[in-house]
Order: sequence, then structure tokens, then C-alpha cells
Amino acid sequence: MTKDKHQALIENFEKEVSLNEVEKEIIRDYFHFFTIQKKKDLLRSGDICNYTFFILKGCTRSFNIDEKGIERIQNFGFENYWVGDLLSLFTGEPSSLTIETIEHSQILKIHKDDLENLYNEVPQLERFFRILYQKAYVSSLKRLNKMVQFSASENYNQLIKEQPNLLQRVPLAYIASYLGIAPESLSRIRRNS
Amino acid sequence: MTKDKHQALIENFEKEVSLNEVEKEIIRDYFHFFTIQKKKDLLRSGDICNYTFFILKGCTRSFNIDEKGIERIQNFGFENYWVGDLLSLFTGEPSSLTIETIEHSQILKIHKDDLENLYNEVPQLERFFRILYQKAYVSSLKRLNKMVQFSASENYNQLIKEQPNLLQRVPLAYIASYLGIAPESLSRIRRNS
DNA sequence: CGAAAATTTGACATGACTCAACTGGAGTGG
DNA sequence: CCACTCCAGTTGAGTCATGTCAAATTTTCG
Repeated sequence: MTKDKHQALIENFEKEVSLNEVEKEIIRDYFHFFTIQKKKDLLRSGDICNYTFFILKGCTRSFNIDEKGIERIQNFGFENYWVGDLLSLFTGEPSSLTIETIEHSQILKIHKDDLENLYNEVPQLERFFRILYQKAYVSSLKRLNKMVQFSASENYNQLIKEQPNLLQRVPLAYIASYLGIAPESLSRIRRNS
Repeated sequence: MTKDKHQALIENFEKEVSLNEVEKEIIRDYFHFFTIQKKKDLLRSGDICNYTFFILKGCTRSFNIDEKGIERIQNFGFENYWVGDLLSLFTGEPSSLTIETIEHSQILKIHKDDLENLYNEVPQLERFFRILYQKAYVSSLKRLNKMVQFSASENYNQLIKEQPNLLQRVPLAYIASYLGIAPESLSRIRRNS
């Protein structure tokens, strides 16, 4: 009895759209499984993002280097998260993002051309990804709101309340970068909590 | 010779998709023209956003009230901008946004149900709005990046470089709100520029 | 002209940054 | 198994940007 490496992916799709067996098989053909060590890149800044990744197991961070040379983490990826650089994927321009694994990970990937083909073969997925992007947009707006409206300390406390597992899996320096503050500041914030 | 109130709208669509005369006529039927005084609401916080607006002439601001009771401007609208609350429009939930005119304005609006019908009659528009939302998403990500990465002063200077007209049309207090800083701080930033 | 609103200024408080030094734990090699 | 190094995290001291509150000034508009 072999384990179905695509099971979590199929389930993820089925939260939004329904799929028959034939369609599931097509999907399994298009998404390629691979494993990757910790601290390795899924995407490197300057490269064009040709793939969309679905995380089965493990953890990633997406960051860019700002004009002052500082790493700015934009988001983390965990089990059942989609990662990639939508901007580069949409435009075909080089990405400003680097996506790096934080843990040894198991990942499914699909090439953007294959994704186009997949849309034709399983049209429901067009809907799925439209919804996914809408949600991504909304969460980006919400995050922007939080950054403007709350202090670093408030943002930290809300973050660990929403994702307590973060502390076990991600170094504090990464969390500081995600919150847009210096590691020293996060350390002081934690002391006073 | 009557002036075609929908001309700018049609041209906006035609930047992304092509339309024949029949389709243009359908579009003209679905989008309703109205004028509105300054300081009036297009959408009021707590209401469900049922319309998408296209600004022909004038200027708007979209803001919410944060937990500290402060108005936070999320964006401005000018000629040929689309405004509305995508989140409320997508979900059907009450909006947290208020959209208010800053100047006497001329606007086209379409009801969300009509927009669904329009998608069926002119399918290219589905593509148009998908692209519009993608761009909105990307610009939201960029703005988030700027807020984290740059100081208020840097953000102000970049803003007026990109949109010098803003200063002529929008009170400084609104610009401060958009930048996420106190009006007094903006005043000091301007003095030292 | 006069009232109300927008903007500026002053004084002071505070949150976050920087730079440097220190601590503690995890690996590594002899 | 110990000594060493490396890295993450913490702490301290001083600085700076921005916030807050109150008051002064300027602009707008009826």
C-alpha cells in the first residue's frame, strides 16, 4: 500500500471545487513531488518564478533584500500553504523574492505552462486559483492595516496568538524580520510580555 | 451632439480586452451614471458593498476607523480609477470601509448582480477584472513593502514624486492618514524637505 | 468680516534603531 | 569527552523618528 503523495493537495482543491477521479488523476500527473533540505532555495531573487509550490511537509520563508541591504520576510509557508512569487509568475519578470526552506520539506510543484494546460483540462481550478488570489489579496490588505495601525508589540502578541506554533518552528530573528523590526527590539518586546 | 458619458469606461476596458459595438452598447446599459457632491459617501462602513464604481471625474478616499478611533485612509480614487470594497463585494459581508468623495464627482456604477450578468454577456470582462484584481493585489504588496522598509519621510517624498497632483487635490491631513502618520509629523517632514 | 477648519509650531514622552558587548547552547574536531 | 567555535538571543547605552497634547497661525468659505 503506497502512500498518496498528492492526497493533501487534492483535499486542498476539494475545499473549494469538486473533482472526479479522472480529474484527480490529471492533477496528480501535473504536480511533481520532491523533497528538499533545510536552508535551500525554492526560488532565488533575480530568477523568474516559473513554478507554484504546494507544501506537503515543512516550512519556508519568502523574503527580499531591501535597499538598505536588510532581509525582509514577507511570509512563511507551512503544510498546505501555496508559495511562489505571484508577481513574477504573472508578469514573467525576474522575482525580487527568495524562497528558502526553514526545515527539510516535502513539496509539490507545477510549472506555470502546465498550470495553464491544467486550467484547460480541469476548468474548476481556474476558479480555485482565482479564489486563492482573492484571499491572498485580502490578507495582504489586512496585514497592511495591522502594520499601520498597531505597534510592533501589539503585532507580535497577535501573531503568536494566531500562530503559536510559529515560535517552535521559526527562529526569533525571522519573526522580527516578518514584523519589520530589529531582532533586538523583538527581544525587548518579549521580555515585557 | 451628446457627450458619451461611458467613453472613458470603454477606453479603460479596451486597454486590456477588445470589444465590438454590440458589446459596448451592453456595457453602456449596465453602468449607471450619476453625479455626487463633495464630502458625500459612496459606501458607508457597516453597509454591504453592492456596487463597483468607476470614477469619471472627481476624487474619493476610502478609509476605515481603527480600534483607537482614528481614520485610516487606505487609498484615493481619481479619474479612471475603480473603487469599492472588494472584500465586502466578494464575501457579501458588511464593509469596514467608508468611501467618501473629496470633490464633486461624476461616477459610473454597476451592481454586483449586474456585473455577474455582464460577465456572461461579455466574457472578456471576466478577464479584465481578474487582471484588475491581480494588479490590485500586487500594488497592495508593494505598498506593504514600502511601509515596512521606508521611513515616513521617504514614503512622503516618493508619494509626491509619483503623484504630484495629490497635493493640489487632497488635504494634507488625508495624506498623513494615508501614510499612517500624525498630521503634525507630516507638517514637520514637509518643513525639512 | 468672522467662524470653522486646516496646518503649523512647541514641548515633551516614548518606541524603536544602532552598535557593541555579553550569554548560553549546539555542533565539531581533536 | 573536552575545548573551541559559531550562532541565536539578550542586554545596555545613546540617538532619533514619531507620537501626543496644547496653542498659535493660516486658510477657507459662508
